[in-house]
Amino acid sequence: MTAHAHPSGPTGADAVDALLDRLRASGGRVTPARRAVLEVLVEAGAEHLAADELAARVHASAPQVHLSTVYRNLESLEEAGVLRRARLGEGPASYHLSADDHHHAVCRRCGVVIQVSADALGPVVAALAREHGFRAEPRHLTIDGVCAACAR
Amino acid sequence: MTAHAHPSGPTGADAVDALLDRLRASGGRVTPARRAVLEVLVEAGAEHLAADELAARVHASAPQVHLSTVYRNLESLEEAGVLRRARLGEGPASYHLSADDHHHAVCRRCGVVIQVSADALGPVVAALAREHGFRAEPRHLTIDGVCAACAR
DNA sequence: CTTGATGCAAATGGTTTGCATGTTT
DNA sequence: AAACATGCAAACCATTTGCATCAAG
Repeated sequence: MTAHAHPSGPTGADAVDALLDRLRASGGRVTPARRAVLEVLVEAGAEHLAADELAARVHASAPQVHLSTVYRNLESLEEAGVLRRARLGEGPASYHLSADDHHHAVCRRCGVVIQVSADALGPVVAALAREHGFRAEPRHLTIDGVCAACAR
Repeated sequence: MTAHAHPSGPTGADAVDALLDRLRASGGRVTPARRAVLEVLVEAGAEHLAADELAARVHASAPQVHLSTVYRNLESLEEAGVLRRARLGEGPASYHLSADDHHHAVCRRCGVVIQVSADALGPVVAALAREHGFRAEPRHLTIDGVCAACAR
């Protein structure tokens, strides 16, 4: 049978399976806790989740999964290239799937967030390569500034 | 007399006084602890110092200055625009004078830090202004990547 | 003399770790 | 059966805070 009763539907379930494959390919094991973490992440889409928020959502379907397990899983999944950890400003780190990659420009006055494509950084990446041989792979930068509305 | 017995020489002492003036202008008070913190920072130049490393150097001349005071002073001085706090990769934040402004490219493998001039971000800043009217004033970006040595 | 700064100790918050046990391969 | 993952509690580390005292303006 192809129809599963997952709340996120067959597409979400398939996505989770694909990610678990990548985990396994990188030497990790597939466990219920890891599946649950990925389900939450797939469900969250581009939303940024802190570890404890993620754990809270995991607890909805798997209450026994400990926060420390979530941390360990996030670490393994990041090593497998499945997800990214971002340190946005202060407070806890946040996580999202590698598929939802992007950068941020944040207004210092009103806090509005503008998503910045990876392409926008092309010139900087090129300059670093040319001048320092540095292979930049910017993943999650936050650019500080003032938005159009607040600037006037 | 123009010759002072400061190890950093008259230029360093003048620099510290100028920075203290900015502090005072922004409503802060000038204290021995704050002077000591700035002396260390001026001496360090473009070097990145973590709070506890900074405290250790302050202790060379002022052993009674507490680490919590250093933290509070760093906060005040950042608010006065005198210095910048940067979160490079993992571990503690590091600090440097605003005069030594720059961004960072950090190697994900060996942790080496390459300083990137503010100019390098010109194209990105321009693109944000053109496309979103966003006035970017990037202060301490950290660009992730792999350095020349680790890439080979 | 008033307000802000300091030293200290103790609390905080996010994250990591040691260990005994359970699970995946 | 071997290697790895988990739950739990406890450790850890960078940073913050409450409070009584002190010093700068």
